[in-house]
Amino acid sequence: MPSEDQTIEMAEMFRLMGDATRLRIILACQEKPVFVNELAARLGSSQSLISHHLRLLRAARILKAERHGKQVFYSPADEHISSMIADMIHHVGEAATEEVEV
Amino acid sequence: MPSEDQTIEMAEMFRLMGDATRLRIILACQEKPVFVNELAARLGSSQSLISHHLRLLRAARILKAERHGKQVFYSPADEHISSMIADMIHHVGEAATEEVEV
DNA sequence: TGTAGATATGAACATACGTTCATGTGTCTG
DNA sequence: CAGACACATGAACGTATGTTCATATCTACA
Repeated sequence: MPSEDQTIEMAEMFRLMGDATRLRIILACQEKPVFVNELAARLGSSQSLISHHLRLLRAARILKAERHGKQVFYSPADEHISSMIADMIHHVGEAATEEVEV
Repeated sequence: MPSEDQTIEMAEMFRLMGDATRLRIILACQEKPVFVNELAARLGSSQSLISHHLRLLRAARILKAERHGKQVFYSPADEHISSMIADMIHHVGEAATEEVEV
């Protein structure tokens, strides 16, 4: 059983991943670093909205930012994030498969 | 990359796990089935609040309910839920360890 | 240095969400 | 059947949250 602090930390992470727009941002950053305008274009959202969400994801150390010239590239903050996301995708995939099987 | 539907489904699951009270409920049900009043007592929340949250968790197939006499016991809806939660706990644990190491 | 491009921030707003209080529904037992 | 117990549901309310629009900051380059 996680400690009370860990529980709150987990909840906070889940909360941030619990918005479709933010989750799409996170997923888009999994394969390779992406810069802000590209995210906005891919997700069909305004640059402002993406930027607001990126701020939260940065603050929670879910994503990290790296500046290259005028552009800022975002990617998973560390291996745990990537691997947690990968696990989730895996589970969702399996659950979907089961539904087909049954 | 998960499909659009899977993404929304994931976000919905994360959203539900993203509230501290609900996450505590989920965690409490991991080891063995727990009934409502016991949950309320353990978490120090009102029975009504717990019940409202349980309804959402049931609807999302995160927890399942089983009636035994007057009491209703809750437990993880399936193995994927348990294993997803276990993964998360694992990652949070590892992240905490690293912070100590560094 | 000044202008354009890329991103960040602030204010404002509508909606969603968690919680409480009151009450309803279901189930065992005397 | 009545009463007590366990749980579920509904209405109401304050706050938090996602989004938009407007504007500020930062960087490169003419």
